[in-house]
Amino acid sequence: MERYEPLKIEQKWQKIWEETKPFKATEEPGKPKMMLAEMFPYPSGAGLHVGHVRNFTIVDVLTRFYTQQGLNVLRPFGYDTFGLPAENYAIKTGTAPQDVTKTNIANFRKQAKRLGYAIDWDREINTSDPEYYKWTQWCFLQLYKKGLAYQKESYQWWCPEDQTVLANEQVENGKCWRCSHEVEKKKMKQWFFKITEYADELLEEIDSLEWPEKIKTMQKNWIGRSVGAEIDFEVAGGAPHITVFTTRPDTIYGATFLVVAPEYTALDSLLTDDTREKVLDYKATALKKSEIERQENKEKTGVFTGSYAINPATKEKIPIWVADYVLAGYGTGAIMAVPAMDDRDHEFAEKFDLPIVETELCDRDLFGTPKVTYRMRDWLISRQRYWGCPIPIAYDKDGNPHPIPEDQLPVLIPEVDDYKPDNSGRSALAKAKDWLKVTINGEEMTRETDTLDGYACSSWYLWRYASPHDIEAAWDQDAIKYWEPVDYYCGGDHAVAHLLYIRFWCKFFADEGFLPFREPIKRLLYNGYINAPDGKKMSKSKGNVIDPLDVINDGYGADTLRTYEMFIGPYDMDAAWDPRSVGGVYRFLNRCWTLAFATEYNRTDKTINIRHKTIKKVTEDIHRYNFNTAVAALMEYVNELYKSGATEEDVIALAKLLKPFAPHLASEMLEKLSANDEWPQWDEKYLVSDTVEIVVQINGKLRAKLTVNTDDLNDEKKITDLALADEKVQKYTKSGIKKTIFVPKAKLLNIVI
RNA sequence: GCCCGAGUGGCGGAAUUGGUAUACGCGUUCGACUUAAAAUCGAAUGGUGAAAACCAUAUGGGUUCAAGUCCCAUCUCGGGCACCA
Repeated sequence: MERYEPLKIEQKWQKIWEETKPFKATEEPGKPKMMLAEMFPYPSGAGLHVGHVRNFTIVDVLTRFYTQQGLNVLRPFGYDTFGLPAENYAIKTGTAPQDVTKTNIANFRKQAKRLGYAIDWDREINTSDPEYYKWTQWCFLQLYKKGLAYQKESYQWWCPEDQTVLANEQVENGKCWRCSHEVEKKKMKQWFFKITEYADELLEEIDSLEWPEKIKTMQKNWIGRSVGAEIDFEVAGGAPHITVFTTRPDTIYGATFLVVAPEYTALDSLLTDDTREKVLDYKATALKKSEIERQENKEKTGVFTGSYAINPATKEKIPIWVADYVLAGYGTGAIMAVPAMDDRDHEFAEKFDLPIVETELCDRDLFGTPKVTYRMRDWLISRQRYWGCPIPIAYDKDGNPHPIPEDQLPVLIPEVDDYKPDNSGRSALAKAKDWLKVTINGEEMTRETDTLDGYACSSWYLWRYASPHDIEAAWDQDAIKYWEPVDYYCGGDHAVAHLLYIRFWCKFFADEGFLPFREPIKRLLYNGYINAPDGKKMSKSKGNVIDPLDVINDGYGADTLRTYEMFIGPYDMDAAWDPRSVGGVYRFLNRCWTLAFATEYNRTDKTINIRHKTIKKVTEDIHRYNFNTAVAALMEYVNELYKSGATEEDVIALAKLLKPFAPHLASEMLEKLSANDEWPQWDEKYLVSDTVEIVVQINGKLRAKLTVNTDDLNDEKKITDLALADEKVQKYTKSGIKKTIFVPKAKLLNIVI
């Protein structure tokens, strides 16, 4: 007898799909569309991992489900290729990041094809392809034109030894992670996107999204809208007044001192000859403190500036202190301290022996002007890295920035011999001396050497999918109108970063008339991680990584891998890999194969009820994203077909329902049965049987079961009489009954004694 | 510290609107087939108990005819934010 040979079947169908391109999507005006995408992967050298497979398979199940239901479906694919790993590899080996990326993409593509995904491969995109990043630069210029891409001086971590900016995570105990030199906070000019311009709309529209509550809450907290007031405090002795932000202007009578951040811009004007040295010392120490230190040790520190302010409510002179518990980047960088009301101010006052005055509340608008402040800061987008999208800007001889004209795009990444940053703290782009020179409108200029944060490249890629090879525009208006916004977007990361940035760009481009919608993603599925069998995170160093390609090549095949990852648990929860359960799913698919290829069919349709029940269950479960219970329903169905025998129709229905999960096997079954893959329908009339089981409870405890005609289900009296006549029930009802409650919907009768 | 989410057999998990707790899978045990093993097929499987029955959804209360599900308090785990005035 023939056996189920997944690798043979899968190779056959993958070849057919490669040649006939059944997943190629074209706009068909009038036909309902469905666009689905996963968060495109960063193609690492390690290849696909089981987390990718879970993510991509969720999208694939929905893609195939809606295709079988007759919708016009687009499911594209792409690669997020700029980033540190490729650059570090280049620094270490001298291999061009372009070449490493090419190799990794080829590997990812090959592996994705072995999983049988219903991808329109003609729409593949790659963010480091000049044809793509030309339009990333175009997007930047649109933001720049409207003043939403701008330069600003701000404090950054700086390593004087390596001459480079460091991210917070690259600073360990106040020292550079590479050279262990003490880092300092340095004022530097950097590029920002003005996301705060859209803070209110980003916040307001969250509630209208069909996204997980968890993500919506995280975004709301991230934006962090606070309603309060700004209040001016005059400074005794003539220094400029200090504006504070407070959410409690009504507590101003209790404000007994002011506190400014160490980075406060007008700090100098507050100092006296007696305090100057001490305050500047404090400032230097505070700026040196790493974020980690600051978070771990919240012991209040601070010094008196030497100046006093006038409380506009009490007219009293109150001291002005500097302390690092006040943050420069939030509000005005200065606060009025109300130690009687605020825990932090209280702690500070106790420690430095400052007055604490109980206060009556006053009218909120009496002394200040209403002001709304956000926790969210503008998005710092410049990176001193080689392997990123060059910022399309050049500087004239006076250092003023000028946009590169759109007809000179793309600004290509120059080739260099050494990818390491030089000691000017600039990226390796600065080493391409010829490339640096550019002529704009006849004027000699020098190019910007910073590149864009990778998140900029992924802030518009979903729109590129609509017309991926367009050379006239970033996206085609007709195509975008037909396909987008995205109906389903699936991923397990970037809850606030990417998912907020893409919303921001969407609103901006909608305002500019380039997009006909203001939210890019209708429904978001946020999938959980897959952990090692011991529940710990998979990692190379722990040696507990499961390679999906090993699972396939071990003989289980892609269909088992896919179906197992859908069966592993609720899609949005973390799950632990269980190699033995993989075997269970493989056995299930084997049984499906046997039903199609090695079974005599029943002539009489004894299984019509379970068939219709299963069709309904699987359909509704996929609509609810309950993929695990959909697979369980198919297993139950197969077990029943084994027991009762199957008709040809049973097996055709099985293959159709199985196809989203195990498309190769299902295609093979459908071919054998000469059937199409149209999604099956159920008929409610087959879901009711002639008789129905009634549960009889005594005081809520199951005591007996009755079988009655379905027609009698609404005859409460008949059922109650039947129940009371039951031998088991009578054991309990000798001393009489208080009342009965009959619930036809639950097929349940509760007798209270 | 604050904000989310979760806690159910030996294990992963099911229970969709308050209505038969433990679907489905793994594991285990027994049986069939086999010289044997694997594979496959079938049966059993929450705990205690001979049985009747009783006890079980993190813990303690409450609401209800009825609670895994709702309410209050507590504990544990996971995630996010973290001196945001």
